[in-house]
Amino acid sequence: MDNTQKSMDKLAALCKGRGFIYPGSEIYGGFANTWDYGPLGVELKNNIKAAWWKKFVRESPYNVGLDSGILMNPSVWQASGHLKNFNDPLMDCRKCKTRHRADQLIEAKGGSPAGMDFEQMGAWIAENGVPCPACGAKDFTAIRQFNMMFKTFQGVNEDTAAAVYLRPETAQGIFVQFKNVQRSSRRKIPFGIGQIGKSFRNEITPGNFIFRTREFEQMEMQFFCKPDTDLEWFAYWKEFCKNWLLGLGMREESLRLRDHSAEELSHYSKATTDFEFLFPFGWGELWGLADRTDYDLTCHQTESGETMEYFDPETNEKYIPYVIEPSLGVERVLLAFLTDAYDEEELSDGDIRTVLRLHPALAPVKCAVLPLSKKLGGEASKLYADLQKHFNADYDEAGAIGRRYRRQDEIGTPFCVTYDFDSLDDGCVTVRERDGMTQERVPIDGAAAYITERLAY
RNA sequence: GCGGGAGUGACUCAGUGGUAGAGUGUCACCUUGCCAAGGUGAAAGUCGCGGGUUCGAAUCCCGUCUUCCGCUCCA
Repeated sequence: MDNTQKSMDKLAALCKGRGFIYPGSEIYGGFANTWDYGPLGVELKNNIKAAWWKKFVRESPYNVGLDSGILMNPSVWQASGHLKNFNDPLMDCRKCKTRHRADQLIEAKGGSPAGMDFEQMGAWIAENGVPCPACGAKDFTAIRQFNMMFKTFQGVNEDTAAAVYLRPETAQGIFVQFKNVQRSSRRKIPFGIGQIGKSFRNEITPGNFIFRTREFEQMEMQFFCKPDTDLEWFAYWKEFCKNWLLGLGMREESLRLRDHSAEELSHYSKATTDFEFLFPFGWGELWGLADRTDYDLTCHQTESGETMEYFDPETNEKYIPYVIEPSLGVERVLLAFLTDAYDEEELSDGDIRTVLRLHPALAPVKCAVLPLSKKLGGEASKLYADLQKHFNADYDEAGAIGRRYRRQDEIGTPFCVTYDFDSLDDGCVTVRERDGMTQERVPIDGAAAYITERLAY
């Protein structure tokens, strides 16, 4: 089943029905593009974050972790360019109602919007008769400002309090703490700093379920290296990121890597590769890998007056390190894993069976204990309590056993342990795997180890 | 923000001026005992919200909110 044949609506319905993801503020009629993660969703999300942290921070010979604040000194955003660059000048065509970026229209017409304010841009467009790219009319609204940063106020009184911003990316927290982390962890370059945390962007058009939301969580690493080694490290991390995804069961045909052309590169980037995933709505960006050069550290050095230079004890050189940044959205990659895992099987009797083929390491529930009969509930719950010490398990004794298996298939549980009447005599249980009819008879006291072994990645 | 659809139990929907319904799901008990369909019963809806018309509004009118799909942006 191709991902584009899957339906986002069905996926969202399954997520809501089973407790992965609920629409936000639903009892008040909802709140656009906000989502809450239910009992299974939070497990899945935590598993994804843990898997990332394991490979990118804990097991890495180079990297360390950080958890920086969402609120920062506004000068950070001055230095990073967000106060300036997140102000897109937007105007609507009065005739066809489409929206356009004024600076892009000017560039397309051969002008240079650099240094112009909104009024000047509007005047330039009028003077040069720039038409609407959609319908050709020359009737635009005035340019309006959209700062994509959420603004709030520090202090109780809005009039006197200072404006602060919710961070639009986690990266700046890493740059700002670069020197502290390097010194206190006694790292030598090359090394990286990994961070998982929430960011906020006032996107004009969010949507596609959890693909683009205004509040989102990033898993980011800034990898600091010597200036002339950046492209080697860029290639290294590109491969590393790809292997991480494939190692967690992402299908190769759902993934493609696209290198940005020179024109497409951001102002701060020397090289960028987008990891794109085939979502039900088509290809969408999943992971951005960027060579940010020494842009950010240099900006902070200039703005703060603090040196960001690193002294290389091996060569006695001083330099501002180059940075390789792989930046991944948690919700986005969660949606990608869900999309890939989602499958519908048609059974011989015409029934549709929904299965989530999640990698065992990601599955929210690792194992469900299902007594064949309620009469076996007492013994089976003892096993459940034991398994729960090792990993997230589930227990269900209600209704037909077949229905209970299917329910677990639908939420991606890789193993079901069936406690039957023979278990009382032989001290064994049947471990049933999610896919196929694979079953194995395993001693009760060895069940936890048997399953744990199969959760590794 | 603009344009176009849509709001009735958890889900899918019926109900077009006169006592709010069905199927699925959920829960309880019984039954069965290894891959979703057995039996009995139960819980669950201010019909998005506010106002108007009317003897009477889920239904007609106005407003509003929310949501979905497009447009510009991004991890």
